[in-house]
Amino acid sequence: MTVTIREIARRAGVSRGTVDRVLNGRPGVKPNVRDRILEIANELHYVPNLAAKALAYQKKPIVFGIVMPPKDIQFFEFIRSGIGAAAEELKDLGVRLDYRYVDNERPDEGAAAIRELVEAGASGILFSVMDDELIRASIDFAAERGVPVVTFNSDVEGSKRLCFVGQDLRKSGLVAAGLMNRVLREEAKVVIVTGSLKFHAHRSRVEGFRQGLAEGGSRLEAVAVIEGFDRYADTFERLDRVLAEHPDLAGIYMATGDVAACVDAIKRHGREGRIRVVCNDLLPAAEQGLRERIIDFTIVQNPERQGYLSLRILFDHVFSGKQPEAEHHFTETHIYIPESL
Amino acid sequence: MTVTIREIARRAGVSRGTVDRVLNGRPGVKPNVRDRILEIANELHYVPNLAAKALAYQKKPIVFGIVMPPKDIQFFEFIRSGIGAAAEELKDLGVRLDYRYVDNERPDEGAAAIRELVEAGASGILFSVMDDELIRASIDFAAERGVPVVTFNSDVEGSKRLCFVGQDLRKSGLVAAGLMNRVLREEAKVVIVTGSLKFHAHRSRVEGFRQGLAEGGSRLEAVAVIEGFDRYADTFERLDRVLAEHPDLAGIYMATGDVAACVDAIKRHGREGRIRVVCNDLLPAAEQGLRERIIDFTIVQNPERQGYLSLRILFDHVFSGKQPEAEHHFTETHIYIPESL
DNA sequence: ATGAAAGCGCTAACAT
DNA sequence: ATGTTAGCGCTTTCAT
Repeated sequence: MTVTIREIARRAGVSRGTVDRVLNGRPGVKPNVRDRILEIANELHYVPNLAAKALAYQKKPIVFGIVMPPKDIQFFEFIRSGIGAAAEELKDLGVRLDYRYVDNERPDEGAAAIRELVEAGASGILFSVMDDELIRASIDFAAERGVPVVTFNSDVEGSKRLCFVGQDLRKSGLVAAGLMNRVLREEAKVVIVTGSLKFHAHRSRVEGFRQGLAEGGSRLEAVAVIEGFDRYADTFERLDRVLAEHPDLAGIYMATGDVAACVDAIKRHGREGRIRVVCNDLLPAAEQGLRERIIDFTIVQNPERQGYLSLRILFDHVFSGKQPEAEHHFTETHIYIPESL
Repeated sequence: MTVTIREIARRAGVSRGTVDRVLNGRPGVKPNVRDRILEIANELHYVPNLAAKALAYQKKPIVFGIVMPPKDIQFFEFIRSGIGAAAEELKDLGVRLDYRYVDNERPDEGAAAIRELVEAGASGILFSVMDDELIRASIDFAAERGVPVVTFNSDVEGSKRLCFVGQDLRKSGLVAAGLMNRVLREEAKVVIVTGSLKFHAHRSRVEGFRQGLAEGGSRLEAVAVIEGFDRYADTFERLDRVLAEHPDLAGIYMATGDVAACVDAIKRHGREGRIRVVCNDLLPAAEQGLRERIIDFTIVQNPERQGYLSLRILFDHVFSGKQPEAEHHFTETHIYIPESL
């Protein structure tokens, strides 16, 4: 038979209400009674029944706050869709979402959003805004009030967040190098394009790629690292210059940056098909580049899954007290070619 | 407010019991009453509450039957693990599994298992045994008794199964060709290895690959299609011969077959690293081959996801009356290189 | 053919 | 500090 709260109450000689208090850490139970109940629960391997719990929560649904950049940022579309899928599954289990869109460049907004959500009684928060001291403080504030925060896509290291769900950036760089090594088997020159080396996140991919080039068997040489600042103009201009300087350039790794600019630069030099290109993500520009056979590979770390998982992890923690398996939860790295679209 | 059965009962001027009968297609309600209730339910967009339903089912849990080849078949490990993950999520929703392991070569066993499960009162069946007339009949038998059957991994075409969840074999062949085209950019010879061209499933990958070679820009020529019958000895021997005949062979596509045999044959001819190899799945031999840099790519269609999805789809259908979105539900095609392990 | 009521396991408001 | 009780929305048994 399945162990119920009622069975525990019977064995402990108390009422179900008391057991409920103990099991949910609510105050007002004598320590010795509490201990006895916990002992019995352990012994019987008590696991609360989700359906029952959910049903009881229908009156006052559990609310999770979601703090992320505004809707016009394409990449987050995918993540949101994953969150939506999880929310759909959890709807009947009494879960509601409260979205807060904040400017990624304004840490104060993100920090404020967390505080508001905590005040508003959220039971947990999904968070994705660029790292900052203000934000760290806000996350810790939430954590201390018993509101777990799961960061996704971009982490806030050193904060008291429950865990991080996102990409393994170094690995995606490593995989990119692996692909380059396979399509360019002779000695050859490649260039790396990133956003800004000042950002940890942007650097990680570059480092991963470099590591891949350093490993045995690679004959590739990175002739330059370009910072495109995620802007079309900068990316195009600098790539244009590198292409001019190196007529024998064999590969481009778009670690971060405007893919359309890369495609256009290659076209401008008439080098379509003669340069191997590896980029990241599957936004329209990358998809288009793949179909035109200008981009060879794009590396994706399932943003949908990122959204789905982060909500699921938060839910399992809040509802069933499950601890995340690791502090960093990486989504799988996948390689796409035009044929796999 | 959420629409409940009680609200519908109130509006229709009947009891909740009657509404329940109507909504679950149970007999014993006058047609005009039934119609009225259905109308109201529609109008109000009634959606049953999962948690409540699940809770009510705790007394007599819902049982899904699972018919698949015995545990010693490696590939099914992954699928089982996916089924397990879904089962874990559904456990508290009152779902139990009843596994039946049957010999994949003996259709009568598979057919009998379905009948047994239906007799035993299963509410749905997950099925993966090679296609056959006996099996088709059994699936239809189940369907007529209102027990939906979802086939996974290998389909039973033309049967009354609810839907199929599995790989898009043609696509995996197409992707394999895409990879070959990218790593071999000059004119070159490749060989295709499959199990037996008699099987539809084995042929599909080969056809996909051929299609990929036929597409614009490919300079590859398939010099042979080898049947290895999924046995080490046959695969090794025939590949050995081809390698001897074609000293300039540049690529091998292991559509189906013993990967270890392929690796060994290449080693025997000392052609490691000089032949590009694309295979399927991520069984130990493939993983080993990748790490040794003898296999360049392996194509995977997420067997875990296959298991997870098929159970989830069955559950959603039985519990919430949701129709599958399509008759064929393909899992995503993913490419692995050693760096992505 | 239909209604009434008990119960699934847990929570929360109200008593004591 | 602890017990009692009324739900949460649905199913099912027993009356009528």
